[in-house]
Amino acid sequence: MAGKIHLDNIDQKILSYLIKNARMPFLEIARECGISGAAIHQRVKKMEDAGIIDGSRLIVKPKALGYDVCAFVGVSLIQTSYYTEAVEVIKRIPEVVECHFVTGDYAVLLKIYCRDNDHLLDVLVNTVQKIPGVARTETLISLDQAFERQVYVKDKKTAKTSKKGTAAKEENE
Amino acid sequence: MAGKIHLDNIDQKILSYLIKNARMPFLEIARECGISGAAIHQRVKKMEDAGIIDGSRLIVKPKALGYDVCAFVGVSLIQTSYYTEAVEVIKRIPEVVECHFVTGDYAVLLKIYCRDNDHLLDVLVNTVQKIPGVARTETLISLDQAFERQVYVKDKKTAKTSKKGTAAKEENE
DNA sequence: CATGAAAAGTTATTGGT
DNA sequence: ACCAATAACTTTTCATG
Repeated sequence: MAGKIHLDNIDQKILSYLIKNARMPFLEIARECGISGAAIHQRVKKMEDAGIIDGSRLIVKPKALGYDVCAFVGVSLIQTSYYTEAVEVIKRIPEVVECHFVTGDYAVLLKIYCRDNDHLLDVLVNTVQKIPGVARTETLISLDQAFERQVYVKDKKTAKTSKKGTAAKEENE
Repeated sequence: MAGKIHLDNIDQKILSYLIKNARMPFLEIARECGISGAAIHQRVKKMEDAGIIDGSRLIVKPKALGYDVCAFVGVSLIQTSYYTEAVEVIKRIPEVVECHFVTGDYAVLLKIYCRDNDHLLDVLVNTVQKIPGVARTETLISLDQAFERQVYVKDKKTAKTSKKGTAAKEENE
């Protein structure tokens, strides 16, 4: 929604902070950027309205909730045309945290969290494989998730912490 | 880090709200749960200390930042033993947002965001395939990411919004 | 786009049950 | 584990440059 909006260095800096900590106070960001809190507020609102920012999430460690198994599941469909319908069903499977339509051997790639292998088996056999249009599945179990992060935003060090009115003068559109 | 902590219904309810909106005020959560803001604060802190909560993130739409291509890349290693070393290199590739050690044909599965196909090709050929230990790669391009979300937390409707001191009485450990 | 100032709201802390 | 009270801080809005 909403077309391209140009993000200047301050916008990028704001994002780079909030991507790491969504609860970082705007005033603290303001101090880092050398502009007022109200300006941060306006910029964040603008980025939300433009659809650049799509909310925020607390990150919970799946293992702490008892989800010890993470797997990627490639799902082949009888026909590609089943995709839209299948997605609606997949959305209702709580164990699935991600769903993609991909090129290659499968049509759909899922990321799934389960309590254990039995639970995974149950989800695969009794839920995924019963979705209309699903031909077969192939499962890759993640033995180690080395990291997970947001897309890269330039974290320019240009606008230094400055008491008054320095910085904030890079390339305002 | 820290062992198993039992999460009661209120803890789960707190998580279920913050997973959807990391900036939801604790006081608002408190009103929803029928307990005080201080109690929410204490519970969240406890869950942070226990390692259940692993920070928070602003969600930015990759397309809005000019990342139009999302791909999963299966990476085969000459020997599994290269994994640890490879991860250290992979971590420094900004386009990679996720990295897993997986069972099956590949050893490593990456999720990558790029500006366009040229950019993806560049990352694959000039970066990923030059990592020590990497034998070959197989790329699945995501043509549509239907959804992405956090792991499922029970969102019990038990503790209703109540002015005073109802609720908050489920199964406190 | 920016700002400062004011009002309203929130967070973090403390002391008590 | 909880609460109420408090002090410090933050968010949000608005008139203004």
